[in-house]
Amino acid sequence: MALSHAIMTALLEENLSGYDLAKKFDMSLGFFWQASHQQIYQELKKMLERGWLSSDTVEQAGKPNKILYALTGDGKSALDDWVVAQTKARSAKEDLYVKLYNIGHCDPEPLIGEIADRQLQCQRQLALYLKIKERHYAEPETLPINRKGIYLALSAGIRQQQMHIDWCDEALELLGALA
Amino acid sequence: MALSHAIMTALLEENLSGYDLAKKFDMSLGFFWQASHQQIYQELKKMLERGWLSSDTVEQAGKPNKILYALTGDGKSALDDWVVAQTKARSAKEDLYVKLYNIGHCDPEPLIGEIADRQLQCQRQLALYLKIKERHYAEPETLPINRKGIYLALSAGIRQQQMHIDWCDEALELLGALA
DNA sequence: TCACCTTATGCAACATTTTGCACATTTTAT
DNA sequence: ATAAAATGTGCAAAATGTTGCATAAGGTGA
Repeated sequence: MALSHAIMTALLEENLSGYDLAKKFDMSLGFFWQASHQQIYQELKKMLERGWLSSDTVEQAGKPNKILYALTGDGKSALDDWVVAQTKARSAKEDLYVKLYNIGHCDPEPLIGEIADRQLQCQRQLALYLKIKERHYAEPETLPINRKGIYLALSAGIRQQQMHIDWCDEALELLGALA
Repeated sequence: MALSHAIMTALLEENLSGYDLAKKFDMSLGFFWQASHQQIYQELKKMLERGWLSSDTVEQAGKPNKILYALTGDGKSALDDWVVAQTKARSAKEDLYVKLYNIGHCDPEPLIGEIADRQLQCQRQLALYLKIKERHYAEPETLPINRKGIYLALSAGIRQQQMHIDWCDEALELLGALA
């Protein structure tokens, strides 16, 4: 029970369709919680039944109809309950680290390649985060409380990418990829 | 298809029972990939059917019998294939960051408390990692290749905890918990 | 014109993970 | 003595997530 809460979080500020949500999950919110459109549509149905959302079909000119979803009072309560409740940290589940245990038992080259690729991805992601920070969150102390929350999520993203890039440096050096 | 690979990784060095594996997943390997004993027993059965493992029932004096599992040739091949293959990075799925988006829409205190708790947990975990590093991986450059792999996983764990502790500091300060 | 992209929603099958329960024996602590 | 913890294996149900496919309309570029 967590995708539902991420969806409700996205609906706090504005009403969105499943398609809109899928896009949003590909961008900002999705930095910290990914979901496919199939999963989102399924979850939306369940949440309607549960009474956490209401829906409204909107006819559009020149485009398929879309279904806008809005948070109900029940939904907001459920969301508040979740935010306030302690959540246990979930395990990281990083393939790469498990693979490293195997490095003495098979060809290390592909693994080194994967680390290098991963580093590039992180650098790209980091550049994106930094651009967002610069444009919208340059002075976090002056932000209103809700934007401070979003800023902190962004900051966590930045730190994570930075950390991973540094680790990749260490790994590549230790494994002799730079020699 | 990934728990199976983590299990096979654990079986590279020695044959283990389901119970042994559950313990191992609670410690070293489990730092990067968690699994309950129920999940492990289920997976072991599937892997036997698939021919990736062989099993051997061992009678024990004063204890229940146990079933030792060993990696087969097929299993080792499957493992090698996985290590060499590119794995796409999975999403982090961190509840805490999603919750932060809600901080302007409900009472921030519990969330601040959760961040403080999280910081304590990270500090404890970090201390454990550092102890392991000190004792067994003090000089990474001199290690044989397979221990280098494990060291790098450990190093990633250390960096992760450290990063998270630093982020908690920033979060607590920005949210005025220290004021 | 034909192929492809965007907008928009959904089903079905499968794989994975979590949660709660059940069983059985032996050692350890109160 | 009695309870609890450790050793050991497992089932069943529910929640969650992934993959592949299906449908439909309109716009864009070669």
